[in-house]
Amino acid sequence: MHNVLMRKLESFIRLSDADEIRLANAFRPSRRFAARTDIVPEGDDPSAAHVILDGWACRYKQFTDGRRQIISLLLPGDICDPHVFLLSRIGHAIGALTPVTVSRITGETIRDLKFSSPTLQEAFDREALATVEIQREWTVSLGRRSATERLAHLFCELHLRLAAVGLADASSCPLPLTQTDLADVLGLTSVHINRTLRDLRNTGLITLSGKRLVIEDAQGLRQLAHFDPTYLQVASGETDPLGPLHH
Amino acid sequence: MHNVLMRKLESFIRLSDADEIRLANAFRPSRRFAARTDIVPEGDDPSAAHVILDGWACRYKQFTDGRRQIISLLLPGDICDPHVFLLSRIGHAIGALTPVTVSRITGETIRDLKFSSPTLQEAFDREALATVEIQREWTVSLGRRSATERLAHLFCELHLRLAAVGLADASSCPLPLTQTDLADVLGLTSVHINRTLRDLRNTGLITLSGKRLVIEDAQGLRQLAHFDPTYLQVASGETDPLGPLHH
DNA sequence: CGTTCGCTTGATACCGCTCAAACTGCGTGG
DNA sequence: CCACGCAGTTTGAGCGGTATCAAGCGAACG
Repeated sequence: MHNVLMRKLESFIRLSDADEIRLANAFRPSRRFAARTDIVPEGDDPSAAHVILDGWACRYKQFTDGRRQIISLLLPGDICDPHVFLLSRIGHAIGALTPVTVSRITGETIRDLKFSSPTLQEAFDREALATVEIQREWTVSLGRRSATERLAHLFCELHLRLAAVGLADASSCPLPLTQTDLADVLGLTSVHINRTLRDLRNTGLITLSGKRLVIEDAQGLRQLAHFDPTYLQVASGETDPLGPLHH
Repeated sequence: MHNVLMRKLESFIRLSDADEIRLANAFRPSRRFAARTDIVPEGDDPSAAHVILDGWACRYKQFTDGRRQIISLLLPGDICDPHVFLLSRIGHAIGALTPVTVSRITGETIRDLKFSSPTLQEAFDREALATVEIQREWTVSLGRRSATERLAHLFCELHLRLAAVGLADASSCPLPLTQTDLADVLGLTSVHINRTLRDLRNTGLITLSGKRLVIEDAQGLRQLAHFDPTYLQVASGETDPLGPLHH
């Protein structure tokens, strides 16, 4: 078994065969969820971390008046809360945006893995750090970037994250989100997302059709977004399809 | 030596005397920084984690065109990036908002502490988790809360965080931020912060003068902000000055 | 084939921004 | 002790980016 989480951790630090086996044995049987269903409902009693093996999910918070904010996007290889077991209750939900396959690892097991192997510990720590860095960039986007900049920045981020786990090619990647989903990620309305997308298309930076994003002008998109790819490169290795020194 | 970081960790989990001593010995000599100076400049080579002992600091990102977003507020007891040593370069700066005293702990030392004591490991993990939860709530605020709601929510958060380290009383706490700082936290302009503050004052929810915030109607403020205090209570213990079940 | 969901576009409203000016408090130096 | 400067606060007027409301359209699907 050599799944997408391993691919992601390998992008941070080289794992020994022994560590790979240990990690492979940690996975509980995988489960499938239909699109638009909750993987972890709000207020759930959290026991294990979830690992996305296939499909896109999100962490989100919904207000009683209908407002929804997507707090983070969970792509294949992402670990959802390696520390949840420390919480008595979580205040937001995890939902599937597409059909999703997840496996689980108990908090106990993660703790054991980290104790038994410094390499695995470092791998998990780097993955956690990358997650935090993404969340920080979202804070910057929501606080100070315009609608166009936010969209451009998100596209740069997603392309890079997907490339790191082998799910993107040099200039395109899947984008299975509706415009409403994008709106709830970026703190905008779907109507405005629609118009902003049209602008990005008209300026020739991207094309977007059939759930696939094509980045026509990566340099231009990054410049527009003030995108600095280094924040995702917690890894020592090279995972940026554009290469270094290109922003 | 019994500093504010210990007080914070103790609020998560009871530490043994041995752990307290181990932790006390981990601190490097403290340093002072003047208000409005950088503790860690952008692009710095990060080696050690910083611990705020006194004063307020922030993590922020500044654009070349002048826009600034404060990514997180660092209060006494907060650890600034226990994992920085994994990064080769950080893409944002840490700045002092008031005069600040910080100590440092090397990444090596933190790693050793966590290996030597499961209790300390759990304490550090809980502190990290609380930090992430705060960042997530900021994402929700910036994405989907109105200016008034954002301000109200921030005040609730700060009061609770300060109470956890003994720096707030039942209905008031220090607030040494300028209106421009608040604007850069909440993704607004200082002019609009000023008007929103006036509204909050006029509705009798708060008073604010001389760098001190008084919460006149905690229930009303929380309701307005959709504030759910549980997200900060990674602890098993009780640190909410309003008590449980009050939201 | 009807229904639903997502996309697109138009008209209008409003929240928060920009620019500008005056006011306040406070530290500093003459 | 006063004059000054400066940083922060307050208020006004007008603008603009994004929201709201509404309608039509196409494709997927039961």
